[in-house]
Amino acid sequence: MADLIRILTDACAGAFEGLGLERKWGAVRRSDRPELADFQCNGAMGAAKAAGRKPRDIAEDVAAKVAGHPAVESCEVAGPGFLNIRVTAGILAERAEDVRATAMAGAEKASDPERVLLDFGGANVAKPMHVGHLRTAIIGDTLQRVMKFLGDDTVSDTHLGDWGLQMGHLVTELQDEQPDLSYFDENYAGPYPEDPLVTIEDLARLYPQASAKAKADEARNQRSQEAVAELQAGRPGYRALLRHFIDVSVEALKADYGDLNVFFDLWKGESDVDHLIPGLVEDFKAKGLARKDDGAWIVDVAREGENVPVEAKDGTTKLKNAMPPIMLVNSRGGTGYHTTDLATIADRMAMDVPPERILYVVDLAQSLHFEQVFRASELAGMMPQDRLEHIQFGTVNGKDGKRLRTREGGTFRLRDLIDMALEEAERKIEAAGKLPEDMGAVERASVAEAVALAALRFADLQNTRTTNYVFDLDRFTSFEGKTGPYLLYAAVRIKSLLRRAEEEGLRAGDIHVGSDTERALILALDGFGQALLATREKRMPHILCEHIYGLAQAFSAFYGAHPIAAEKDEAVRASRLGLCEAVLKQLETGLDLLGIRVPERM
RNA sequence: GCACCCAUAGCUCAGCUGGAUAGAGCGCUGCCCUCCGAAGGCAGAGGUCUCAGGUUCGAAUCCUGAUGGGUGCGCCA
Repeated sequence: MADLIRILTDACAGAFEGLGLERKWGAVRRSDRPELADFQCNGAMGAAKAAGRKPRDIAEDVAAKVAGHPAVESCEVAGPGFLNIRVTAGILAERAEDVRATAMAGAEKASDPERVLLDFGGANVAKPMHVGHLRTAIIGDTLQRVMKFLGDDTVSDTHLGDWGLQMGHLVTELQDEQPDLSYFDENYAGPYPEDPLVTIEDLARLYPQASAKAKADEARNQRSQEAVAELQAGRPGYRALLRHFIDVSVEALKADYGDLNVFFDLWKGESDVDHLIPGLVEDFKAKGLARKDDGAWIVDVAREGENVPVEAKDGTTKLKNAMPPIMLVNSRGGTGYHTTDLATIADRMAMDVPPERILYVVDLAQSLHFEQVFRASELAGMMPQDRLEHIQFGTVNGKDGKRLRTREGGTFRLRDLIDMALEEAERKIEAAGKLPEDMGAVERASVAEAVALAALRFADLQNTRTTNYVFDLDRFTSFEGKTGPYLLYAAVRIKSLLRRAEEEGLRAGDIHVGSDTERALILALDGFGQALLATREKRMPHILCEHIYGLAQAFSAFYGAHPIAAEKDEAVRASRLGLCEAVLKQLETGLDLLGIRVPERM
């Protein structure tokens, strides 16, 4: 069945329509004043303005019609024209049963499913992931879970940074260390070993080593660039090495992503689209979109009203609304990430089932880059700009309000951050001393992992995507307050309650609404579908977080207000147990969509 | 210089397709376990929604400007 918000919106919209007014005025939402009503509709005021009538009159007419709806107990006009709607106990009970019994825990599929490609992760081969990789992974993964749940046909691709100068550095540095390897012998035709001869530790050492040398020594840098050119040209030994580097890195990355409960359908990278670049460049030239400038091929993506020359105070000319061109091919004949990203779009459009939309979950510092790439894509007729979205997010900051760094001021490694979260979770669990006596070491470890995961993911996701947030591990891992561990506690407590009830032979039964807290709890359950649709539509996971947290709070209030398994009246007890089942169902479903695992006990 | 993101309680954040008394969490104060997990709940104190204009019957929400903070701007990706 539909959720109450939709049922009531339909009823109100129909009433407005019957008065010759637009359906849009019928939008219903949860009441701001729970003591007055369950739901409210404020459309009469707006409609009155548009129609030149008195808001109160319209409201009275709408209320009269809506009051007759079977789900509505009462519909009254208040103030200038607010509609206060109270629903029947019967429809609330039906909703709760629906949450308990249906696969989507009360939510429904989206009405406009799409084939969507989500591009997130963006880790680099040989470079360990840092905090900057945390948000793209968690937000991207959550969006893919929610969209898939709502019926979209999603494909996620991590878009590995496995091309460019860094690969040249790795190849040449390895050659310096082990010049006799067959990969470097130009006369050797293969085959090359299946097993990679390097480890992730080797890569983590080789890259910074080479990078430092290249910075200090231009000749060394040149060698890396030449190696890239040869790699690009397809030199077999180098290609084989590249394959090894990627394999080794991906294995390490999967371990980190696994700890964050993040998964990808595709592990493609920049190197997979390199072969498309020559054709792409030719296409841009053929369409007259590229022009030669300073030895490089550039593409102008500015529009009317941009790049307007303005004379500055000092007499120089500046550009207002500057929109720089993108560099398709640099003066040395190489290509940068604008070109690679365009080639990646081409590659994706060539899929068996091409995406109707591509979402790039990348930090907001890249917004200009994506604006340029999207415009170029549209100019070349590859994919229209309105089907390419930059899902941007803010930085993870330290308590000083600046980007999170290590105590020494260096880049914060993601691995270290995950380990810290795990240690802090273990410490908090130990300090609380609430785990069951009989719990073994293996289960204890898995509880700590679940707590750390919940802490990290919920802390990140509950913030509006576009803002920066302050990383405070002590707060995130706390069991008190608006945290992941609090949500785990709420869910585990219900599991424990239901488990004991079952042991005592107590059965859940038909749900009835008896009290205001029960009513509030079911109204909270009712909001799940709308929260998910809004999360999908706005690509904003914090909306789902708000819902889940509100549900956990509503349950805790219910739990504190009534005996459940201890209730003497059998029918009431059965109803409350049934309500617990419904809440647990939706909590677990919602937490799973946030990528949070719920232990059986903790 | 130009562009993007942001500014709400002491702190960390929701609310922003305009609507009735601006909500949470932490911290602070006071209650509630001889009934199911108190890692919980209930109640209270705490806000010129950065500032100044504008639109409107009505603005935290929309528009303009200022201030403050974060980020980026053709040969690294």
